[in-house]
Amino acid sequence: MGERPGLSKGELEVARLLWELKSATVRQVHEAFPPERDIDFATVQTYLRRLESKGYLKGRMEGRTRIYSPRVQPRTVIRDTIDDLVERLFGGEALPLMRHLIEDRGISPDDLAQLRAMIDRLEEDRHE
Amino acid sequence: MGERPGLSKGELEVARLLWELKSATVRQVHEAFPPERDIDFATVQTYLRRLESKGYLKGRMEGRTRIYSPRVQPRTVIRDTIDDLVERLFGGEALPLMRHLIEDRGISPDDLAQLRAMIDRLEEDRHE
DNA sequence: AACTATGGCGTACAATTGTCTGTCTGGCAA
DNA sequence: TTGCCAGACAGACAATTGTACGCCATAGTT
Repeated sequence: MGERPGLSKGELEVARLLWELKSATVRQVHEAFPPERDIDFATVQTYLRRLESKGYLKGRMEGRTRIYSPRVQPRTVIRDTIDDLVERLFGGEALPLMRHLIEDRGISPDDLAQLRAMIDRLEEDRHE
Repeated sequence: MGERPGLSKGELEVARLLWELKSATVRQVHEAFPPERDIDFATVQTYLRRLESKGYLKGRMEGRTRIYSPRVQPRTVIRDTIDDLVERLFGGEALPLMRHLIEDRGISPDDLAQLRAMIDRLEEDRHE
């Protein structure tokens, strides 16, 4: 599709915050960072600028403040990112990744229940 | 622990192949790449050298050929990589990642069954 | 002996990434 | 007014990453 440049780790981080805020100024994104992630205002600004020039966000001026908002669906970016990771780290197979998530990284009982619900729902759909 | 530098995408790719081969020369790793991933022999060599200097691999000379083998468990690297990804892309929650894997990226019936088996096994363990 | 393939090693180098320093402008509080 | 703050915009810059060239040595071939 759009064949966009691909995002770095830092850019991803900022993109996620922006999706969460739906639409925001540089300052709002900067404040959305957890306090321990000590990142400079200008750095966030640079990331947003780059995200815009790569086509992931669009920015419009509101008075003299720039408001950024998403231009591509999170889902798209997530898919591409995960696909790439699965490819490089597991040779393209997703199951080992799930195994890791479930077995090696602890999963809470609550999440486990939700996970089970997810697959139940999916299997139901598959049988009509 | 060891506070190792962290791996780039390309390095991860090479590291994975090496884990798969257990132990290998530059050439063997190079040949392990799928044909469509057109990568230069020297590039692979550089990656291996860097992986060694970062402490992920160890290399020993066998005659005049260098044999690389893992120095850290795949699991460790995988954990760190996934943790980082989950942090940046999902704000630290793993469940959305699973949801993505199951719902947005298709999962085969076969994988689904295996996934279910994993969950069953885990739940059984939890109840002693 | 000359040639070729294999492999080590050092080095190069452009692009990308992560981080910031400046500089300018328009409002708002003192 | 007189500054100070918010924020835009431009550009700097070192580190990392991806990719590769070239030189040298040795072992096997002709």
